[in-house]
Amino acid sequence: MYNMKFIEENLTSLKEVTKNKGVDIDFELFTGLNEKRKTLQSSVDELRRERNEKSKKVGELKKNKKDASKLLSELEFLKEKLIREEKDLKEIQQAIDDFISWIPNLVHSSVKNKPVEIIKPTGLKKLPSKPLTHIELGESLGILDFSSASKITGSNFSLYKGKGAKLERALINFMLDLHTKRHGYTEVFPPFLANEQSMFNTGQLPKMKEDMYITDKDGLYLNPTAEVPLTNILSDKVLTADELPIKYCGYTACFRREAGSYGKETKGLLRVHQFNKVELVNFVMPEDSYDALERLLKEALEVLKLLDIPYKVIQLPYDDLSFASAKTYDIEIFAPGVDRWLEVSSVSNFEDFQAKRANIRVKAEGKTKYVHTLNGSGVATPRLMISLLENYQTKEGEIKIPDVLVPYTDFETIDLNIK
RNA sequence: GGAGAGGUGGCCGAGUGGUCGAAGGCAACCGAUUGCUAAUCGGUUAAGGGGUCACAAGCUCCUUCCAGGGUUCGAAUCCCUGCCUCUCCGCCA
Repeated sequence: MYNMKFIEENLTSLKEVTKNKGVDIDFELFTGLNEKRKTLQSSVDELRRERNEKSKKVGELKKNKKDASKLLSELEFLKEKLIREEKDLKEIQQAIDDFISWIPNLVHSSVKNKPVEIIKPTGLKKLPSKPLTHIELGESLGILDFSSASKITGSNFSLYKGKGAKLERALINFMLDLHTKRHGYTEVFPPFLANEQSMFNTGQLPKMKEDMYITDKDGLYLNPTAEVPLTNILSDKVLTADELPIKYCGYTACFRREAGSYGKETKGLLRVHQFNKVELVNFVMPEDSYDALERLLKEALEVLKLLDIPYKVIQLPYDDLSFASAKTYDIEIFAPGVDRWLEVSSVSNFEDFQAKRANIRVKAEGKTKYVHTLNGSGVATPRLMISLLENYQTKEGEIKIPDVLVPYTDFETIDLNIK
């Protein structure tokens, strides 16, 4: 986590970024509070010094069988005062820590105030004049069953059936194989739940608390992205420079409450509370992180190129960046049925923001510093499924499976006869 | 779920009330030396927060031996609670 020194040194830019990222905090209040903290700290330190010194003398006196009662009564008085001041100090420190926990990451200088299209729409297909939506396709082909899902759980959950279920599994396996075999990732299959500290470390907490599912007995959070478990694998570690970069790739189900979403934004698979995602996480030397960001983007795009899905890439403006991100690219893919561009991947450099919170360091040339962390979806499946179904539909309303997926699905089409 | 053992610095590991921020080893860094890779010798190496000061170096003080409470003039060391790890038993996909 940031410390007050860093905050005071970067006050102007932190104030700006805090406003841009939609957090409202009173910096003056806390820089003032920090002054109080310093005064109190000095006073407490002085009292402790006195206590330590006198306690030591008591030890010596007792050892030599001399009377220590005068010192002891002084110490009694000291102790009372110390306990009072320590309590005050703790309260102030707690308030300051809470305040710091709400300060988002700084933004990289290359980030603009409006979205920038980094890669123009690529790979758009010719389709029937009125392409069907994934909902129409999925229900008529019997591969998507939203009413069962809502009966079992509630609205905005999904259920894949038959070839739909297999296709979903095929997508996950295809992506994991791609990243592990071609991009040098270590595959990880992590827990789907994580504790509060882990959620804090990657920056989900405190800001996104309302969007998370929490188990009431154990206080565990259902992870909203595999970024959380994958990044926390290395929390509290000191790495050596030759171990870097470390590249983890993992599949998890992701859970998001999506409070406040409704209507056509959430139709079908557009926005669901539980979805599957393959995630890429990188730990790199600080000086390498922006090269790594570009590389990570390419790795994620490879999924779409191989599947031949139309995509474009947007560099997010600063007021769209997540709490922890310094720079983010969003990959969007086109879904002709719903006629929309859908975000399937967010590729971000967090610089040392998560590393500071999670305490992930590297020792190089005798010095210890924080690593930089990055992540990218590689990619999320529901929207990939939407785009795949809608782009690969035939004029008969059936689905032709992309060639690269056939080894994973064991079928080449999803047609109307088979349930 | 029941019974026991344990959690110490980058890593391993000693330490049961004051002389312990912590022996020893490993690793790393700096220097010396050796005609190669390497070996040997000497030194250095935790983090955070104050003060002094140039937001430097240096000096100095405080805190930190899983976390939180407690006992005590004084706690890594004693007590309580929690978390985690290991062993045994039970239960279970």
